[in-house]
Formats: sequence, C-alpha cells, structure tokens
Amino acid sequence: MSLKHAILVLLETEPGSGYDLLKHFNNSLGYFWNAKHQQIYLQLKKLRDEGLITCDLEKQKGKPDKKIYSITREGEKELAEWLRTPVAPNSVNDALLVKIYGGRMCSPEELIEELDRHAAIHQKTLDKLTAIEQSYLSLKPESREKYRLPYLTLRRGILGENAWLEWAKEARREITKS
Amino acid sequence: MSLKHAILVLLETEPGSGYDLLKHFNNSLGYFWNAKHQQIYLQLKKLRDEGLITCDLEKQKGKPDKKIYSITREGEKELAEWLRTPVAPNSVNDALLVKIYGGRMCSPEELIEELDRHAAIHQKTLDKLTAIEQSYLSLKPESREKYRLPYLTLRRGILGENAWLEWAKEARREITKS
DNA sequence: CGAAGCATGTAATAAGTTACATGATTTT
DNA sequence: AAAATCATGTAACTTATTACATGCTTCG
Repeated sequence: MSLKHAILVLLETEPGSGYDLLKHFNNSLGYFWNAKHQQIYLQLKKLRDEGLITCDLEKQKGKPDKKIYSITREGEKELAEWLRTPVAPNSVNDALLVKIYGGRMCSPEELIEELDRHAAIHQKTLDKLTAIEQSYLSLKPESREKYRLPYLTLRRGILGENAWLEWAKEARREITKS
Repeated sequence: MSLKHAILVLLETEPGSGYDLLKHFNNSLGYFWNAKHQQIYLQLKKLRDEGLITCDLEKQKGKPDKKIYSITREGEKELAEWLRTPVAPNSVNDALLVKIYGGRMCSPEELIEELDRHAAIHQKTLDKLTAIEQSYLSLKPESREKYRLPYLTLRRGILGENAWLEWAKEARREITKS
C-alpha cells in the first residue's frame, strides 16, 4: 500500500490542506498512482491517527478554517524506512486487453472504436506530460536540480504512453485486416 | 471489475477446473490482469451463483473428483454485453515510481539497487513473452488465425516491457550521475 | 523420503469505488 | 443566475490481499 507513502512524499515536499494535496497529487504522482479524493482524505485521517502527520488550523477571513497537514518526525522516519524496503513491481490490471483477448466474440468495428477511445485518452495524457516536460526543460539548470527525480517519473510516463500509442497503431492495423 | 470477465473469456475458450483455469490464466491474461488463486476461486463461486457458469463433476480414478466449469448461455450473453460496453482505461499503481519521485530522501545507491531489481523482473517477463511470441510465429499461418487477438495483447506486453527497460536505462544513467 | 506441484478453498483484514452529502466562493 | 471549483467528508459496498488450512500425487 503506497498511497500512504505517496502522501508522505508530497507532504515532505510541502505542507498543505487535503485539497492542496489532492491537486498536487493529480499533477504528479497521480499519473502513476491512482486515487480518488475520498481515499486521500481517508488516508490523511489514518496518517494523523498514526502520528505520521499533524494538522494545524489556518484561520481564514470569511472562509472556514483550512486544515494544514505537515509531516512529523515520525512520518519522516516511516518514509525513510519505506524507501529502504523493496517494493513489489507494478501490478497491471488492464481491462482493455482482456477485451481484446476475448474480442472474437464481438465485431472488429466495436473493438476499433474502443481502441480509438482509449488511444485518445492516452494521447491526451501524453500531451499533458509533454507540456510538463517542456516547462521543466525551460527551467534554468540550477532550478532543475530539485526536480531531477520527479522528472524521471515523468519520463517514464512519456516513454510509456508513446509505447502504448505505437502498440495501438499496430493493433489497429491488425484488427482492421479482418 | 474485469476478473469476472477475464474468467468468462477463458472459459468460453475452453472449460476446465479452477486449477486448469488458473494455469491458463497465468500464461495469458495474467500478464495484464493480476489475480491470486484465492480471488479466482472466489469469482468462480460467484459466477456459479449468478448462473453464468456451470460446474460438472468429473470422476477420476484414485483422485478426488474434478470440478469442470463451463460457461453457460447466460454467461455468453453477459460476456457479449460486457464486450460492447466501454471499459475504463487501465489504472496504474506503480510504487516504484512513487519511490523514485520521493527518492531524494535516500541514497542513489539504494535507488539504483531497487531499479535494477525491478529491471531484472521486467527482463524476465519480456523473455517469457518473447518465447511465447516465437512459438506463435512458428505456427502455420492457418493455426495463427485463432490466436490473432490474444497475440495483440502479447505484443502490448512486449512493447510495454521494452519501453520499461529503455526507460530504466535512461533513469539509471541519470541517477548514477549524482 | 522429501520437495514440488496438484487442487481447493475459508477467514480476517485492507484497500478501493460508488453513491451521497454539504455548503462556500468565484467565474462566466 | 448558473456553472465551476473550492473544500471536506461519511456510508455502503466491492475487490483484493494475507494468512491459514488441507490432503493428495509425482518425481528425483
């Protein structure tokens, strides 16, 4: 279970409210770790109960108070320990492939339609990732230093999406033949 | 939830016991749909309760009876309907990337070690997939026809693993620099 | 004879999803 | 005035994992 550690990683970088975290998450770790807001709020509660993060109230004029979470010493220890422990390789669950595998029971047109739908989504993701990459590459080299490792994960996304789209072309050709 | 449909797909191809299915699964859909044997047995039970599969006892001399599951008319209908319904794009949960993202809290050596560990696993998977591909390509063209669609999913695996390994090289270089 | 693989599960727990809920503020 | 987005959750349900359990056969 790494959502817990994903949250610790983000809070270690900078404290913030659940919502701040959520936004940050969706623009970074969210690309390779899926989580709904409910799950995140739940984990925040658990992490607080475990003493791995704390929560301070920030008074706001007019608006309700904001809960600002930050990582604790304990949390940092937990995170460091997790980083030292081997993690299981990414487990894949890809319904589209199940569909294609069993696809002889439906028409090629339907398969193609679904494939294209997915391709559009992957293309969109790739575009977003490429845009982030561009903004990273336009930083001064000194500022890049800080994002070196996150940038590697971004590269993973880009190479992965490219490979996906390449495969989709190949698959499309092959399905169309029938 | 596609494990259910993954099982239906396999049983539609050929009836068999839970264990048969499990083995078949691990050599095909298992490459892109993760499931433990417990989960599969549970789903078999549920599918039977829903009337989507049936279970016949096959007497065996000396050995305990074998439960042979097969898909029912109802199951085929359910499967066909699922195939017509759009599925959600593959949701990724990759702990290694979370680790790398937050990796500045641990030593480059530790990161590299973990990266190599994962690379070895991916290489092994790629080898297996490539071997399957070879045996597919050595079939006579007539026999290939039957496996055209499963072959596409195999290709996805191969292209995906290649991309992963390419990325790992890049990441390794970059991490080593520090 | 011991290990590996055959063969099939139950129970407890954890994690994730879906549906539901609320109320504020900011932008169009 | 409506829509979007801010902001935070609870509850019910489904799915998946881990630990435990059993007993048989086949191969070296």
